[in-house]
Amino acid sequence: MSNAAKDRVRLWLRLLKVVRGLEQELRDILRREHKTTLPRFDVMSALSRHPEGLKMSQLSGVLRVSNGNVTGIADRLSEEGLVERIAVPGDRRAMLLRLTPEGAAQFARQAQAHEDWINEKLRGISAEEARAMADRLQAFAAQTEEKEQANAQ
Amino acid sequence: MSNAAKDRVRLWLRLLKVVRGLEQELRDILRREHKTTLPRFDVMSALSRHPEGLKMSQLSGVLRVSNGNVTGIADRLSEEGLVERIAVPGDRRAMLLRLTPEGAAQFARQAQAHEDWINEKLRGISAEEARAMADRLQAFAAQTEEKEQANAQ
DNA sequence: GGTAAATATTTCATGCTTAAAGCAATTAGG
DNA sequence: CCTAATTGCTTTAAGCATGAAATATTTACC
Repeated sequence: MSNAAKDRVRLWLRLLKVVRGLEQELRDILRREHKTTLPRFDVMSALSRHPEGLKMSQLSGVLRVSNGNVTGIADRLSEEGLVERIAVPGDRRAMLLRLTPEGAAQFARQAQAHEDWINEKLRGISAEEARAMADRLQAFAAQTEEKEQANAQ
Repeated sequence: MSNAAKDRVRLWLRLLKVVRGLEQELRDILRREHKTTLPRFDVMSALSRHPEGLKMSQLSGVLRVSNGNVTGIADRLSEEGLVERIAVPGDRRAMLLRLTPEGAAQFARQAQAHEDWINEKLRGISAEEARAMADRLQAFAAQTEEKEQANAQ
């Protein structure tokens, strides 16, 4: 294996380790301090960006998870009154999922805590540096998507 | 929220998105082309770095997962003859987990494919850039660990 | 209009993950 | 010694994740 290849593998392993560590800490905070989980947080976050609601299939598309997965999470959130399923007029197959007022209020608190937490975690990174890295990642993601689209043709 | 805070949040979300995307692709490859999963790959990877074997508790410590988690994965790998449980002389509670020759051979192929895949994925990143980013991440991780140790006292 | 294909969602089986409880063996402290 | 605490591991219950099968509805097309 070439040296460049070794360096890239090392980068990937470090990236995985750091992100997994942060993600684990986030899961702990959500569980201990907000009695919720990261998948639930992700669903509520997506719904909060679409106050009019999202169809189940749109939601699984946005989150890039399977259909069946969203069904289960929606079931549990719905039992707790944090989201509601609404019939779509003109299509009896589809359901719109939407935050309830209580769900929206609860998510607002969780989102604020999340932002405060990550801002504190990344305190050692300046605004400029953060922007530069985010742009670099954006470019990488865009390039990857291009390839996917090319492959799909 | 300050601008710096916004930039840090954005960086975190991008980081999560990119790493999750790559991880998902890796899971797909492991499933489709190697009939295995990322958790199994992680366990075998840890064992391959310790040919003499690891105690179950050491393994869960290295991988930073729960004890019960490793039990289940070890059960399934063991059924397929890829790892074996060995009694520890002098302590009848403990078990050493070790790759079988077949497990080691299979992992070697998977590890090579993994390296080739990530090297191709990160082709747009030069060796120098990869080293710089890896070092940056390393510094971040080290700084985080310091704080954890301080908190633990 | 009637059937075939496509779409939207749920259900199912399997595996990963955790925290907590349980069990067996070892170690500590009197 | 001998009991209590600790250690090492497994089991359990609940949630998350997938792909595939099942169900219901809508759309396409002849």
